[in-house]
Amino acid sequence: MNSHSNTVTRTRPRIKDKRTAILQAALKVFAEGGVNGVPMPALAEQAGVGTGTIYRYFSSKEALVNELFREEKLSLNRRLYSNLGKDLTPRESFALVWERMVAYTREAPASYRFMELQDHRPYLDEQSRTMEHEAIAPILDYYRRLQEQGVYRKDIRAEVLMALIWGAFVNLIRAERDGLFSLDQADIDAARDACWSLCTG
Amino acid sequence: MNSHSNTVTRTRPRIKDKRTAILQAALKVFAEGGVNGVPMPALAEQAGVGTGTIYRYFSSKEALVNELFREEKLSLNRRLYSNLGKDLTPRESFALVWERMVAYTREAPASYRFMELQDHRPYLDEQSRTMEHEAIAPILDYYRRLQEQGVYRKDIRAEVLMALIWGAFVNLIRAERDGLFSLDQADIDAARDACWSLCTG
DNA sequence: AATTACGGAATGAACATTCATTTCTATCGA
DNA sequence: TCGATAGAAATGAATGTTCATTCCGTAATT
Repeated sequence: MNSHSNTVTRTRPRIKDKRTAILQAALKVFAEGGVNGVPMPALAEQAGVGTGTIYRYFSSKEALVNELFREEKLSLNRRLYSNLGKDLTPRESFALVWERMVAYTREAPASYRFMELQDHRPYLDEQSRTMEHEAIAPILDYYRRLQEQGVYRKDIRAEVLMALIWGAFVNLIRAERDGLFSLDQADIDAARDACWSLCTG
Repeated sequence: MNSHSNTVTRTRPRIKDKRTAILQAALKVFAEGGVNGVPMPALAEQAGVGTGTIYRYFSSKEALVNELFREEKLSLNRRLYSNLGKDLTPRESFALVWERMVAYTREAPASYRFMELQDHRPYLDEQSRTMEHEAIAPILDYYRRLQEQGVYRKDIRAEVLMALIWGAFVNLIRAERDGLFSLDQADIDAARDACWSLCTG
């Protein structure tokens, strides 16, 4: 009779496309110019859509930033901590995570840069902050377990240890990005060993 | 010729006062709200002057931010590295600088916060960036000397070592500021020792 | 034909900066 | 000693600009 086919789910293929295009464009331009530095029309142009179209997929700039933050946070965590074989020694898994962190900064520089910029922090809503907390919890447990096993030094709380390591890594990458020096593999490995020393005393 | 006003003792007590008032107010409000988050009229109100008055002392918001940055940078460096007695062992002077850094975050929280926020970076001009470089140079030399003396590990370049330590410290303080935990003296001392381990291998 | 998606000019709010006006100050004639 | 006055300093409402968001005419889809 009519054109109603049973492939009804064909409803909106293009929606997903534009949504993704907007998010990817946002990642790129926010990483370069900061969230506050990029007007919505500029983002629209980069995404190849009209300004108004962005507001069909995201209710506001703030909502867009939050969705982007959550997607990238999940992606980062998946990338860092999945498939950490139990057959590795603590030192080996430390090295593996370190290597993955470096790979992330190299292979997804826009994503890393966006997360590193604290520029988006005032935009984050409750849900995003909760997710961030949840992402940290298992890592914290891992640090605690290593302390109990006598691998990591016990005279520091796990939270503090984590803050030190994370800060050291982030600032290392930032210094390179700022042009203070460039890192070769030997530097990266040596920095990893130094951070291991920090953890083990 | 003209009226003999050779009594040039044109003291300008008020000029210095207002300039200082503006800078101090700027430090406070920028530390709280970020440079981009604070309109000039709000800064003016905090300083107790009219909006236009600010522009009698600083040619633009950018110029104000730069002058503030330079003053605080100098103040911080003076505070951290002056009077480092030569009669201290490397470990003792490491501990002393660490203690001074912590004291700075406690006693001049607005100044520390302003410097820590990277919010002002896009405003910085050539002069400010040069000053920053010059401030780093002697510290870098100090690290190199300790490496030559065999105190610090030699398998890392001094720049890299410095980036790691500085990042660890800044992130430690930031985590506390963000409410992730609070630090007592034992935590601070343990973190210092862990960072020392990082340097010495 | 009806509905939904799209684009980009239009809107209004927020902001840095300016400028016409007022307030202060310190010198000087009486 | 006092009041007058010139010029510097201070002010905050007004200005022009930038930006997030909205709106409505057009195009695509059903």
